Amino acid sequence: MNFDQIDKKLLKLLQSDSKQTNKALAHALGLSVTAVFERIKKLENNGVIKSYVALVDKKTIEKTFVAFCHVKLVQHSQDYVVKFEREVKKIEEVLECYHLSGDYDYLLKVIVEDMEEFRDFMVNKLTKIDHIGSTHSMFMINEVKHTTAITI
Amino acid sequence: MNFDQIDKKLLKLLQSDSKQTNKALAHALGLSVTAVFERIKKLENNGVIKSYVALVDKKTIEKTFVAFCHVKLVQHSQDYVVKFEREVKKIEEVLECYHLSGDYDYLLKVIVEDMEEFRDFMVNKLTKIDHIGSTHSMFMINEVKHTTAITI
DNA sequence: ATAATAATAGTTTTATTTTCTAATTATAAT
DNA sequence: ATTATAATTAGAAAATAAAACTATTATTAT
Repeated sequence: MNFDQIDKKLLKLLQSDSKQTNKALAHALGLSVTAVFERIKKLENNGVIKSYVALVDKKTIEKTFVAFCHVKLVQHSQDYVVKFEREVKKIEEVLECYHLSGDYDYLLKVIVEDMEEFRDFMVNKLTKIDHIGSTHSMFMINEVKHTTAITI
Repeated sequence: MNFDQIDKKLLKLLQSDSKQTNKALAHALGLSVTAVFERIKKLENNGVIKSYVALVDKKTIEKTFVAFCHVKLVQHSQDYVVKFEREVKKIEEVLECYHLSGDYDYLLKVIVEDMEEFRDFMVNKLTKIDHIGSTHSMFMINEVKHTTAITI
């Protein structure tokens, strides 16, 4: 679909706070409540807005230990790739997993409580997956920026 | 705050879909609408729920080129670190930035339309920041997993 | 046991979302 | 330019949900 400036502004507003009422959005955009309503429905129906979610503060739930794991497979056969990806998706500590170009095959973002839990994740979950050649982990010292809002 | 099983289940539900009505949540949790309402308000007031946002599908807005950039500073003085972090926060292509242990200082997740835009990002935005020693970029071939929902 | 506190259910009020209809604006074809 | 068509918008009404309030039931501490 093609976006006009109002759509872009609307998406920006909804990406920063989806609990705003249509009335508030209408005021911010200089439109009527119905016009806003229709635009939002269109964005939802076209799959532009995937979902609405609550974001939870890591610190308040004691999950402050964030690690990035590079993972290399022993081989790059279709079979190994499919299996690895299927298994890694199931691990709840893995919030993100990307297949990457470069020295390593995958980059995982892992979130746990502490180093002990991370050890458990590595020993009992990640490396339990077959065909992993090597891993290399880095630990987060500080989260400088983290947003889910993409600039349209 | 301390969470009981109901709070955990409620957070899980809200992290996957925050547009569910309290009635639907009440049904899923076996509580009254008011009880759900009060629990949500408590989670909001205690800062457990940071915000509610709309998630936008990258593919529908043509921002499918994702890169991870490792950045090393020339020095690690307080001054350089503060300046770098302040500037990198301003760059809209940078969705995430982490200060990391290990060989490189920072890991950035960058989202743009294509390689041309990435080049522009590198030349005119990232490396315009002072005190950057070296960078190393990897490109996303495939997004295997990406969730904002943390298991409580 | 009893008072104090917290959590929950039900009811009412308020606000918001959704639907409907009509009017306006933009787009394309003649 | 003018008409036809589609898309977008506004306003009103209906439906639904959120929020506030009151009463009741558990829980905890003394």
